[in-house]
Amino acid sequence: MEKEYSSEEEFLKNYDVTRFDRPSVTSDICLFSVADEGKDNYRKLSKKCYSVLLVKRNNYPYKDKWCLPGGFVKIDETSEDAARRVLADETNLHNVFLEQLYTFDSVDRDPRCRVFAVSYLGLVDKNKLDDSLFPNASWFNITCLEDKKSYHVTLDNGNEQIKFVVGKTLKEKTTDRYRFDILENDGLAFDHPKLIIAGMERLKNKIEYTDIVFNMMGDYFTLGELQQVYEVILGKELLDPAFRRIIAGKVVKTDKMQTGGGHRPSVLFTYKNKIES
Amino acid sequence: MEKEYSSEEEFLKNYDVTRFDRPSVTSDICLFSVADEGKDNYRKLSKKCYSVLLVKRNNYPYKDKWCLPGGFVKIDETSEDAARRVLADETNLHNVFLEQLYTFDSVDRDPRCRVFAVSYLGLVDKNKLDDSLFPNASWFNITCLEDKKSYHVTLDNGNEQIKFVVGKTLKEKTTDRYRFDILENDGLAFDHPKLIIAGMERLKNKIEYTDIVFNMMGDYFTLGELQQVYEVILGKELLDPAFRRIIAGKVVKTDKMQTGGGHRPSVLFTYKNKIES
DNA sequence: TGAATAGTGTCTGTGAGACAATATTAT
DNA sequence: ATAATATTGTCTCACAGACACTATTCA
Repeated sequence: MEKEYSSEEEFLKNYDVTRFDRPSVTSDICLFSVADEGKDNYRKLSKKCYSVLLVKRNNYPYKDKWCLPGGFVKIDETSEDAARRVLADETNLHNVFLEQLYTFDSVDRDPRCRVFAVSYLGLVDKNKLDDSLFPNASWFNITCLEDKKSYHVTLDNGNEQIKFVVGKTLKEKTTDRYRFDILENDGLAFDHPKLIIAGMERLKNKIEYTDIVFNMMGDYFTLGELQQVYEVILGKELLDPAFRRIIAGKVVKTDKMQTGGGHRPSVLFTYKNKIES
Repeated sequence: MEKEYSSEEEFLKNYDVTRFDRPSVTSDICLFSVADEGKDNYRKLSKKCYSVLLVKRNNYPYKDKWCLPGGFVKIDETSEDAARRVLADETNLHNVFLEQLYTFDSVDRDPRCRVFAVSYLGLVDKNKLDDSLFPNASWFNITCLEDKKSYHVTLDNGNEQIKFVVGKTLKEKTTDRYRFDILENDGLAFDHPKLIIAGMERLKNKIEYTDIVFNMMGDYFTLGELQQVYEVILGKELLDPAFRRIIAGKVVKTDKMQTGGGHRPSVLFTYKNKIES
């Protein structure tokens, strides 16, 4: 079967890439942000909303449906490079935090052909975006109701609503690995409901034991704002003193204050960068 | 540029997969086990050793070097299916716990062509293996010295030694994400030193907050054995009472005892399966 | 002045770290 | 008897949950 070669160079010179069927590979990005939603009352803090970035497909398959930003990885770029290129091209976003999330590879996940999707979790501070989004891209607010067996998600960008339900099944002898299955899907292309759930779960876990959240904060922030971001991502309210103890080691107080609300002003903090080079 | 199609069916009928260069995709498995090493003394417990499964390459590239078991993913199977097939074919192992680890995709990681490696973390109970390994596969004991910036690893199967050094650099605003770089590599094919480090780190983290360790234990085990497995994977010693509190909720006492050591016999425990269907 | 958020103090219970003490076997 | 592991007890300290209290601003 295998021909015999006398050296690695000779083998490589004769290597025929086309001998096996090859799949395509895309890089898809689950980009999240938490930003102000606007105030009800001059005195109240503006509420924070959790949102994900979608783009409208202008080609088949799933033409005119919304999907996560993504695209085919070129032969001479990494999937992370592709993710950055795609975000720049499709949405006009640059310098985004990215971390690899999961590789989705069900055999029939794309009707065109066999496609591996290397997905990325991305985080941005939406309030600090100076670039304006391209018109085919839009932020959708996330509402997620979770029970023991499933996630009921509604995405809303003000004009359109997308709803889907994803079931979860715990795998044997793991305490954190679920199999996700799309139970209902009204409006989101491909298996992207699974990607969004995987991204939300990853973020929810990592906000507790890493400094990942500061990728969605501006340079200066109040502890109240930071707490709101935690609460939105964790989906539950936190008690002030407990929260302050948790993040005490991660932030540094500045001499700046934030005034202007109808209440006591608060001190602005910055991220305490722990990288020593 | 893009032709216009009137329907998704028409688009799909005309879709030309070969329009873009496609990479190859492999599935590579980091399979770990912790097993007895033999006794120094009739009274002492046998020491546990941490080991990884390697196979000897019989083809170019890296002919006659050791590497992790792995192979190309077929067009109609998932990467996990491929991992199971490869383990059966190359090593004669079946029914192994697998969890997706990371997708490695440096542009030049394979001299043949562009190759994405979807890697899997695998765990087995080596003591309970009834199948005999194929002769091209071998378990290598792992010795890992870790400092702030690097891992110095020695793999030893009794006949051969493999050594490599992998550097780690913490990424900005994460507390757990490192960039791994191979600094020295004497004997392991491809970028597999990185895969092994990624696998060891994943296991070290997950042993603390999941039940993943029970995938490397037999049906019945003593708490002493279980503690040894923790210690080998975490690379540090644990205090008995603390350890027992940690795993108290995960195991169930049986009425079996393990006797035969030159010391007090110990109760055998089983995993307390938390899956309710 | 009052509504609202900012920020601090403190009590309590849980749980991990540390060390000590006891129990039981095979040789 | 002794070496070795098995198993439990308990003291202390740190810290999270819970709640109460004080501080400060602007309409």
